Amino acid sequence: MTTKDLADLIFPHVTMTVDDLEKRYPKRDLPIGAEVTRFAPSPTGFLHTGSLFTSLVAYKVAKQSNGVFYTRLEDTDTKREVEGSGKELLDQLAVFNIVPDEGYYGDSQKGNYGPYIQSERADIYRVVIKDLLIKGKAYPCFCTKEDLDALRTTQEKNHVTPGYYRQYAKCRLLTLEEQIAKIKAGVPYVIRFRSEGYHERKIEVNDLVRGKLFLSENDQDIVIYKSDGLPTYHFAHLVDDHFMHTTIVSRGEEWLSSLPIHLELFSTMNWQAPKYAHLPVIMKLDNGNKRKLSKRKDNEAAIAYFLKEGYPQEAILEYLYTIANSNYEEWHSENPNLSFDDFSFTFSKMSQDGALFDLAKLENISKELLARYSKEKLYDETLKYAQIYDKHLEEVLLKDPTFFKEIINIEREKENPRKDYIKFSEILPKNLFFYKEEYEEMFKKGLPFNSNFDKKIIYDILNEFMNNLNFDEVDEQTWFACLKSLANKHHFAENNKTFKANKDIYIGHVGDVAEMVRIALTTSKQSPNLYYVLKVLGKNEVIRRITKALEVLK
RNA sequence: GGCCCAUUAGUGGAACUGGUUAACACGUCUCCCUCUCAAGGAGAAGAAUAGGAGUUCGAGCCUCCUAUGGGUCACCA
Repeated sequence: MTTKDLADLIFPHVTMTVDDLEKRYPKRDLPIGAEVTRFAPSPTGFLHTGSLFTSLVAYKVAKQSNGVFYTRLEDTDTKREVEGSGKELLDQLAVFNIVPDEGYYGDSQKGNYGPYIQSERADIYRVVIKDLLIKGKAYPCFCTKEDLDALRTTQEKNHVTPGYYRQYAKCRLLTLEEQIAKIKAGVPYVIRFRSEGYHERKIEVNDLVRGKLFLSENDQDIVIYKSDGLPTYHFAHLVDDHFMHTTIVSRGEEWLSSLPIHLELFSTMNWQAPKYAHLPVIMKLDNGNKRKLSKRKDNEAAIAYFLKEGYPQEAILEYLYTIANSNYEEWHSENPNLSFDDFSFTFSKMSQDGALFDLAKLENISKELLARYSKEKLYDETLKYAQIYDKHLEEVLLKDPTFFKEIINIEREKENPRKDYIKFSEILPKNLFFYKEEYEEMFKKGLPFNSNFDKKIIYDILNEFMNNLNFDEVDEQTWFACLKSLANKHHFAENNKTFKANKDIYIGHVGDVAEMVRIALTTSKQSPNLYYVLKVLGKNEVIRRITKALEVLK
């Protein structure tokens, strides 16, 4: 009996060899320095903020080195798989312009190193497992869940490191004859890797983010082939990243502790391991405690949440860049006209500690960004948002694009533009009063005129204002001068200072007068610059609204 | 619990291979400007770099201990 007999018994139909696979997946023809990176999600749900972060980094690294960024679907956990989530993941990535050069696209695959869906790669994994079996580096394990639980319990009781390794690895000790007999008898089994490592021994590893690290060798005989015929993550990582020729594996830091497993796997196969970058996990403050962004508890964990809220995708990416590289913000303020595509990312400038998700920062970035959009761009982007998330908004936008653009263009497209909006969803609510029907609704709720002033005075001022409308003919300065003289005529000071100095002469100041007009036109005490509000509304509408207000004041 | 990683103001974080008053940005507060708001301008507060010890002429940076936080110990990824 030889290991070959065992291997043939387990995989009678596998005739291909590792060498055949090497030929099928030859080295990539890429310039020196080009990195091959990947994003390899599991189809278990929505796109997590942390996953977007990881994939952004992988994408960026590949792009800036003229390399290849590809995607791979890690669907070996059939139990946790969520129908359709693979496609959703890729679609959301595409929203951020993170589009793979090859790999899994959600509903199709493209590239010479496929298949890019792990469940379709079962025969590839089997070739490598058979090879390990023949080399005696893997063996079948017949332990049941109960056996393993019992093992763990005694290990815990005896205070030894729990796990399946060395003398605790019962099935590792089985003879070939015993293994073959059990398999022939139909006893269910998995295949384990035969580790040669010692936990007491340290290995030096290099992580792109963390630098030199000393980790214990792996000594666990980990499962590489599950009873359902699919590999575990560790093994799939070995095979896929080898044959797809990944040069940098960037993944969440939760993988750091299994790095020794991966390294042992690579060295057993005599394959060159990729470079690794273990990225910090994005955290959140919860009752004073830092913790990982949780899919269940935190809205911010799902990138879809931000999209739905109306944060522009650019802002989200930019925010992620600020936590990815500490020098990003500085670079950005020095190069205000460049986009983050021009930024060069470096692993060494990445923080090693999990950043807290900082909503205020995101809001600030978003606000700055939206303020710099031209009216055309803001309209287009808002429309895109509305088409997916807000039908009512969409109607409003499509019904009168010009009007909407006029509204949002108030004090935009200049050196210091207004910064009113942090997300698309805020635009309409902040400008409702411009729309006739909405104005009517708001009007019904009453006009909040300052009760310190006599209704009669307000009436007279508004009336006179309405009868002398000139905003169409004059510039802002002149118009405002007229408002001042109107104020003055009614014993309101021309500015706050003179009012404060002469409270006995004046009943108020021009600001109070402006407020009257503002309330009549917008039903609110706050609005953008009045002059422009008048312009956007137009003479007829202004007259109509003031007339309505006058009715109330009678 | 074992092992691994981390720890600089509320947040993100800078500080070259140890070298004087610990950047900057967001946030907070104050004042100015302004017809309100959003901005803009000026300024302020806020950290003896988790605590302790050691090495050194000198430590945020090196070493050790402690504390705290995070990760990981599956036929999940």
